[in-house]
Amino acid sequence: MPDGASDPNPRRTGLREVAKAAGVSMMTVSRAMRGVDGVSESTRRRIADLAQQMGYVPDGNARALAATNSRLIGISLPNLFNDVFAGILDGMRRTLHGAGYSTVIDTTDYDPDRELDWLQRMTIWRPAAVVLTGRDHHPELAALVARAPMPVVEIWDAAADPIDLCVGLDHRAAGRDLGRHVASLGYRRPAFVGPPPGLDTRADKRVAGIAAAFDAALHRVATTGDSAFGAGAAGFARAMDHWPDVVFFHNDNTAFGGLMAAQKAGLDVPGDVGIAGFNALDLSAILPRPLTTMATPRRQIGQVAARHLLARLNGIAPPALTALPCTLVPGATTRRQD
Amino acid sequence: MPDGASDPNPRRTGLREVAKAAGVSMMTVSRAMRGVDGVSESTRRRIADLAQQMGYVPDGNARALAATNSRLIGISLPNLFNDVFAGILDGMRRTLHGAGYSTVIDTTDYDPDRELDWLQRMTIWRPAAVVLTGRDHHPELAALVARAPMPVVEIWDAAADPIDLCVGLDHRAAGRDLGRHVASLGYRRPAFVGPPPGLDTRADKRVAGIAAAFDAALHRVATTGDSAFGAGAAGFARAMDHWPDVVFFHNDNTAFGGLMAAQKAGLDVPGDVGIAGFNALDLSAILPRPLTTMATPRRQIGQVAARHLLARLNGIAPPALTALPCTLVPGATTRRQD
DNA sequence: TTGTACGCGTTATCAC
DNA sequence: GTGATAACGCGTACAA
Repeated sequence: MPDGASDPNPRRTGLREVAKAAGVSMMTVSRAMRGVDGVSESTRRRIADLAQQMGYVPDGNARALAATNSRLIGISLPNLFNDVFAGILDGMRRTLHGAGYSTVIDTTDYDPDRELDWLQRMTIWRPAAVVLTGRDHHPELAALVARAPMPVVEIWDAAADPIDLCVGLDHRAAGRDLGRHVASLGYRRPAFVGPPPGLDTRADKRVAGIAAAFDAALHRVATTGDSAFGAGAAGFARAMDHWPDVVFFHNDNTAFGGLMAAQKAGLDVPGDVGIAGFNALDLSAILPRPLTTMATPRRQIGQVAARHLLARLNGIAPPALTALPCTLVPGATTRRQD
Repeated sequence: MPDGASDPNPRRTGLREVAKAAGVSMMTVSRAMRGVDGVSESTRRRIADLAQQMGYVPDGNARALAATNSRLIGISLPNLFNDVFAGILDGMRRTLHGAGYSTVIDTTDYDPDRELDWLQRMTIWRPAAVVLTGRDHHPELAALVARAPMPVVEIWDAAADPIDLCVGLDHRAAGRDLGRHVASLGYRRPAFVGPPPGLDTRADKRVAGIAAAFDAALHRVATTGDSAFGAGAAGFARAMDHWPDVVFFHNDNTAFGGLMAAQKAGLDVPGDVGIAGFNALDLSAILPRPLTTMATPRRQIGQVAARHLLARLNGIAPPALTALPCTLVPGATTRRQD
């Protein structure tokens, strides 16, 4: 059998093969490939060319095993059907990937059990760090993290005493600022349409902030279903049973659903009722009447979180808690009352 | 130093520790944890309890290294700012995670170079399989896959001769069916608003299908910018320079942007001009006038792709090419012309 | 600047 | 049913 080319199981070319071809030891190749000091520029170039042409690909598993840490970062988000988390993720991933990390993503649908499950499975990969959404987790999560120490970044909700690092915004303050603006226009009977209390704790904080800006009680309507638009439309109809003069929504998409419901019901916005959203999603700006909303720095949150995390991984201590500012977008779905 | 509890670097409990505690060999623990044959039921239970209470977590890196394969699956998508890919991803991930696989996701922004880069980095982890979007890749991608043989699933675009497995829809047929419906209503001067030719090859196929349904030439307007809504609005304005009687859009979100632009321009839809979208996103159904569009089975594509992939990984040969059907949604943004 | 010895935590193989 | 041994591919520590 002289035909060596038809080897049925061609071992992938590893450090060993490259080393043999280059006539150096594996360590020299390893150093050259990683770009660490201790290799002459000439041999480094020679090895790099050879590795390239031999199709050498380092083995992340072996590397992680030997170095007892991997270049994998786990990210847990509630969902992806939402420009909010897609935006945060985008900001984060670009920075992380640029630094040579890969990201393992999962979604929880706001279920702490699923978050815990995911983290449990994630630890199998000995990730360099994990990113969690929000500050409210399963009771057992803290113990799990304590057993497998690694950097943890909690994003989106900036609140005191994070597990480790935290980058987000103050949802209560954001709700309060939006509420104050609307209240200052003369609205007196606010309602809120969004997820049921306890499901999305950030929404709960915003509701508390909005409520604090008004004298009258805020009537809260819980939505269900998986389409934000449909939920907003249905929620608006139910909210109107209580004759509010302004309806706040969980986000711009549900607010748009409400807007459509108002139109179908023959109600004028803002003539008959005011509407306010949250997040300043793309949709909100191109409406004939731009939505009154609060712009959230989603991509920036991702970028800052990633930068802080990289600093942390490089031994530099970033601030534990970072709250990024939001920007009020006055819009035209609310107007001065008299 | 009698205080053993304050070990500064407490090794994670591994097979070795559990084995010692159970008074058996590491191999027995390994077998017990994996659930393979060759361990008595009593010792298996004893070991499972012990591992649980000692907080043992298997090391995926070591496992992948020893078994020369990992339980990581790479997924490449154009972006996540779009319910289309979020839907496909959702359908896929649930199935894959249920089978014990983790997913590593990246987005390419329709750039074949970035797709190739990602795959290159991904192969570092020796993934069990990879999922790619579409059928058009970087010229060097085939060679890369050939060097690192693994199952490959191409999703979203069902076209002949896939690399390995393919699950999606026939974009040309979908465009043609939508075009025929609109043409049958009596429209004669179609326009299309979407990404520039060559960027999103699926969109190109749909355009070809739409064009084939009309006698007159289809005028194509290229959009730019990152907001689908804004792009649709701007594109619509430019499309109207050519006096079309119906404007097709890349998807429902851009179509909605066009709808808003029409409203601002004082044009009645469908009175003055017809509008058609694509994908039947949530948005399209709650508009006062539901959008004329084509419903695509996004979640189903993800589920079927995942199922076929799992079959493949278990040695069963699934069909190489699967095209899932789309459903026309007539809507009210087009109407019979006379 | 380069090389050697060893270990990272696990699984495959074969022996008992 | 269970155990001993040898990889898996690479990085750390130290020697040359």
